[in-house]
Amino acid sequence: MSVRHALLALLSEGPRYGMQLREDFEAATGDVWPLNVGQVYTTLQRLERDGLVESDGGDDEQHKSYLITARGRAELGEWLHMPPGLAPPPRDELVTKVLLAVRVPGTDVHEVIQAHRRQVVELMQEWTRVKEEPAEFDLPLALVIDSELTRLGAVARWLDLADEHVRHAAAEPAPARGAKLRRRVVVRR
Amino acid sequence: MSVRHALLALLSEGPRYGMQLREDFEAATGDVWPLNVGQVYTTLQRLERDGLVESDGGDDEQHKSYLITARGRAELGEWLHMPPGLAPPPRDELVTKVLLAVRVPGTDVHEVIQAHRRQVVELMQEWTRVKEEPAEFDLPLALVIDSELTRLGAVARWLDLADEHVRHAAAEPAPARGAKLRRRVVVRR
DNA sequence: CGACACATGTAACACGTTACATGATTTG
DNA sequence: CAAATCATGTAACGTGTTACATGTGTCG
Repeated sequence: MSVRHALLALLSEGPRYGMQLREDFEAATGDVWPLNVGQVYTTLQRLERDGLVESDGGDDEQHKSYLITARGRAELGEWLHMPPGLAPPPRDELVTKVLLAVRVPGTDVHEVIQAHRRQVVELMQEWTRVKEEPAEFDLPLALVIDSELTRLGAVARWLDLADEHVRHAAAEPAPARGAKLRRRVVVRR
Repeated sequence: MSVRHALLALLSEGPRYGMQLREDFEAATGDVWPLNVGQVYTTLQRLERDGLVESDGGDDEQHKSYLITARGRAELGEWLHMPPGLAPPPRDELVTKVLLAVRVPGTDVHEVIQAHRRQVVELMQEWTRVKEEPAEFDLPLALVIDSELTRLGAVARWLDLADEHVRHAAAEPAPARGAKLRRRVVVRR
């Protein structure tokens, strides 16, 4: 729901049309996240259907502009201030991969982990290089770069933890699978 | 593509049927990530269509079992060892929110950031509590918890950086919007 | 018997992606 | 004029979600 609300946010500044919204979105996110124009149009249709946005027909006009409605502003405020109640947490592809790699016969989990770690380190170096390029201060770009760097740093740290855990579990005898009671782990369900 | 490959991984241990795969998946991920059964069946259909999996008709059998094929094993190996070439990086909802909040008239970005930070800290406390519950060692659960804790820690750190950046940018005069040349930022395109 | 869990599906929908189709306008 | 860009869309597909439909078996 990222794009949907982002478009609402841009429309809260004033009326825009499709291509403008795409460009504004990309500029607002440091030109790091491209946005497909097609998605802008389909998202606008859904927003209009849901009454969060209105279009000035735009028939004889040159551009078809969209305006945010009162309900649109309400929904936008909700989104901005309400943290998403994440329960369950989103599935993480890398975590899934390591967890499942353990169960695939003949897999060197350590090598899987290290291959991914190498790529993470490489990406961090590239973002660091971009960050250190001399340039006037660009808030969106700075925030996106820091976001990637902190995120990738956490991934690298987790890969190290996972490596240790897997090593440790390899030493342990596998616990009896059938006997174990499994209860759903719930955090903020 | 997380679920698709996870099912392949489970089938690499031996034949399974739908409900079994759902339970195995949940157990393999520490019972933290529920998996809808319906998705198992539709994913199995697609896997069969793509020749990565075969079903023993299961007409007069009680269960319809699926077997991994040679091509399935090949694809699984690919997935396990090849880091995804992330260019561009995935859009992050929280980053989008903060970046767009800056442009919504009458928004207290600091308050938006702090509201989200509070929730992150709360979640970290809950996961820490789960982590410290006395229990026999459970590799999947330990890895998922550590993943959430490192991820949320990074989010909290980024929110602090964002708060500073926004404060700093508020002092600066907004740079001339029109004059700026924007070039796509590319990392490992 | 009736309620419940097992087991296999289907349908409808949301969001995202890529590719294609169509015109208008700008620019070399 | 020809090519590129602007501008608005549509179509097809993949993944994921929730809800519903249908049978079978078990257990109080």
